[in-house]
Amino acid sequence: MTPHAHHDCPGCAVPDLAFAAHDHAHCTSDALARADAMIADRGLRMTPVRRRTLEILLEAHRALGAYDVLTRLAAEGYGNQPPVAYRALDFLEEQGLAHRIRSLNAFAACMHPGESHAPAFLICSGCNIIAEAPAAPVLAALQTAAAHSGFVIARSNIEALGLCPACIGAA
Amino acid sequence: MTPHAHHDCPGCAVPDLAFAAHDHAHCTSDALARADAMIADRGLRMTPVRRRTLEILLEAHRALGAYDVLTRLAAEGYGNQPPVAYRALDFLEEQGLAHRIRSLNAFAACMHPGESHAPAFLICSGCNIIAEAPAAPVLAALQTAAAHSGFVIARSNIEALGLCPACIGAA
DNA sequence: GGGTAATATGTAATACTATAACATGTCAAG
DNA sequence: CTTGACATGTTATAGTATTACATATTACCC
Repeated sequence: MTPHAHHDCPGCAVPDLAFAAHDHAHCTSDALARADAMIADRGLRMTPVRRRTLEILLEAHRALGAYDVLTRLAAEGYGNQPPVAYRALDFLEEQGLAHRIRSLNAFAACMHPGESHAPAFLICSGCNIIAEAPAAPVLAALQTAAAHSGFVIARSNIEALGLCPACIGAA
Repeated sequence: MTPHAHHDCPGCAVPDLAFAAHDHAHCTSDALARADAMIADRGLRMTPVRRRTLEILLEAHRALGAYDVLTRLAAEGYGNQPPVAYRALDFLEEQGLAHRIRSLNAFAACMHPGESHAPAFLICSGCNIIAEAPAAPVLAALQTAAAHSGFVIARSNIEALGLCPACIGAA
């Protein structure tokens, strides 16, 4: 696989294709390479557990519970206690490489790492696939609403549950 | 206390005052009366557990965990097993009288019952107070973003963490 | 290289959150 | 006053997350 810019991955970069079937093998390897670089740039360590955790999330291409991740890690010789998974997941989230999906008590690899963003998640109730929608206008509206109360937003969590195009078609 | 329209409660109705100190005793009694009426209108039953659960949330004026609610209920002679609290809380949420705050694994009384709304929550990291911000523009932006992917939103959950005016002042 | 501080991992124990399943009780309609 | 629907009580268990402490690894400075 040749390296490629993230925006060249049609399945990952284009919102309209986020739900569509696509070969995401290169999304995964590309995302890992980018993650390595980003972490190195920050003087942090992309250790084996952390890297493998990210890889697991990327391969799954959907949200996984912390214990799902833990099971996979343990099967590969890493520790099999909850903190092993939670620490790796927390690290990835802090670095913007993964997101916590609170509606599902689950974690998903970030589809747009590097781009500073607090995304909006579209969670399909039919197939459990998750897409990150462009959230800039949503955030702007939220900022405006908060400012009215003198509230200053540090982080935000925007999740929508519904049906993806494929599941609408199936129904 | 005389009955009054909800919008007459300065502390509850005005977004800018949502974080401000205010006498919310009448918010509570008003909200309870409105809840009773609303439930009756729908041919449902506002039973003692349910009513008391709502009252507990209203009195707390902040988000409570299910087990916090359960402890209070048990102390008053209701059942002391988790389903007692969860059933009442789920009922209230379905009826739009309470909200689930997923970032906190907690529940809060709705500040604007009756008005059809999927609110945005402003959660103060300093004092844990929660306000409901007007979310119509936020929702509209979210709908637009979702529509781009052909995604149809059923429910949404919008939460912002940050600092309320009081806690900003204190810092 | 050896010592040291900072960081990361492994593990045990526990706390917290939530649901399934079933028995019992209550209420309204006919 | 019986029936059926709904609500509550209770037991048991499943699922999610954190604290605390021991060990190991890494980076850095001397």
